[in-house]
Amino acid sequence: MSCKIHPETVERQMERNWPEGIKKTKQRLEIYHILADAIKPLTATEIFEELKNEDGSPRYAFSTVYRCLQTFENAGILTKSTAVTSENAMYELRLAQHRHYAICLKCKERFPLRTCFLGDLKNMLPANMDEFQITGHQLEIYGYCPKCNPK
Amino acid sequence: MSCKIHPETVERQMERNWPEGIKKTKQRLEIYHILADAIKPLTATEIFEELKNEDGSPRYAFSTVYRCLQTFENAGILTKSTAVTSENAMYELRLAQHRHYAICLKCKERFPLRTCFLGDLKNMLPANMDEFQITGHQLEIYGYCPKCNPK
DNA sequence: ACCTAAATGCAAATCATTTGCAATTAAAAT
DNA sequence: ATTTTAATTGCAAATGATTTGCATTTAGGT
Repeated sequence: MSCKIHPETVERQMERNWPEGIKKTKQRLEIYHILADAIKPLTATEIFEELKNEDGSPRYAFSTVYRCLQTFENAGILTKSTAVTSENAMYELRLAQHRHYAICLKCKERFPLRTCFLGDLKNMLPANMDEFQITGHQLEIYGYCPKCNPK
Repeated sequence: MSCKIHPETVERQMERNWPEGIKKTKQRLEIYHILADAIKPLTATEIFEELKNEDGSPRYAFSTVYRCLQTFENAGILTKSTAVTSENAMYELRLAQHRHYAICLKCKERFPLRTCFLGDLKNMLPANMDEFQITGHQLEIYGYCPKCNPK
């Protein structure tokens, strides 16, 4: 579907990742692969588009895409988020690495940040909140990229 | 509308903040006050509810709320954002201080973080992106608050 | 008080996302 | 390999947030 240098890696990663008791339907497998190949979080619509035939006819139902994403999310292998720059939700596999982006408000391009250096999130918690159990976080920088920089 | 210790402060702040060439209609003034009194970002629906009469009948049109928020946003006095924990957009006045939150995934409560210590956002930009003009950022921690902490 | 562009209200349109239900299918049991 | 059954899909309709067109109203300058 896309050019990967080591295609078998995705397969193995999927084997490792695949949640208990979730049937491997062709719809889900394809969606997993699209997410695994993605270099940025995708919207449900983008995934739906990817799944279309060459002639543009949809191969699967839109609701199937949404339900699949929900299933993956509940199973904990996928992260759903919403960005300042797009109303709609975006989805990405929850893999070892973890990325944040600088997003251009004009061209909407996403530039991955150097690192997720927020190891000391705990320190940012308000007083008396030491018991707050952190399960995730989201960081996003926005502005104008070199190309779109106004004036 | 709500109990403020120094009500005149809001008026002065508004006077200072009010954007050039934007008419002061009663709808806009009320919405501004609701936002100014809010201790957390509000959704358009929450604002719309605030604006209702005691008997629950809406005082203004929903579209007016949205258009007003858009106007404020374009004028740069308001920030729109979307949180992981709510599909819909949230709005807050862009004042001197700047808050981020730890959000409980269960009860949806928002706990303001200690500080916005991200002075060195620049350092997080990828290589060759020094030209990226940062205009804003969003940070959000989520998990389970002490009360909702499972097990 | 008048004028005019800007703002509002209303209802209909749009767009992302969800849901109900009948038909299909993966994979467990035979 | 076939049967069985609960899980999954497709479709079309429902929902909910947000936007838009257009006729009516209004703020703020004259």
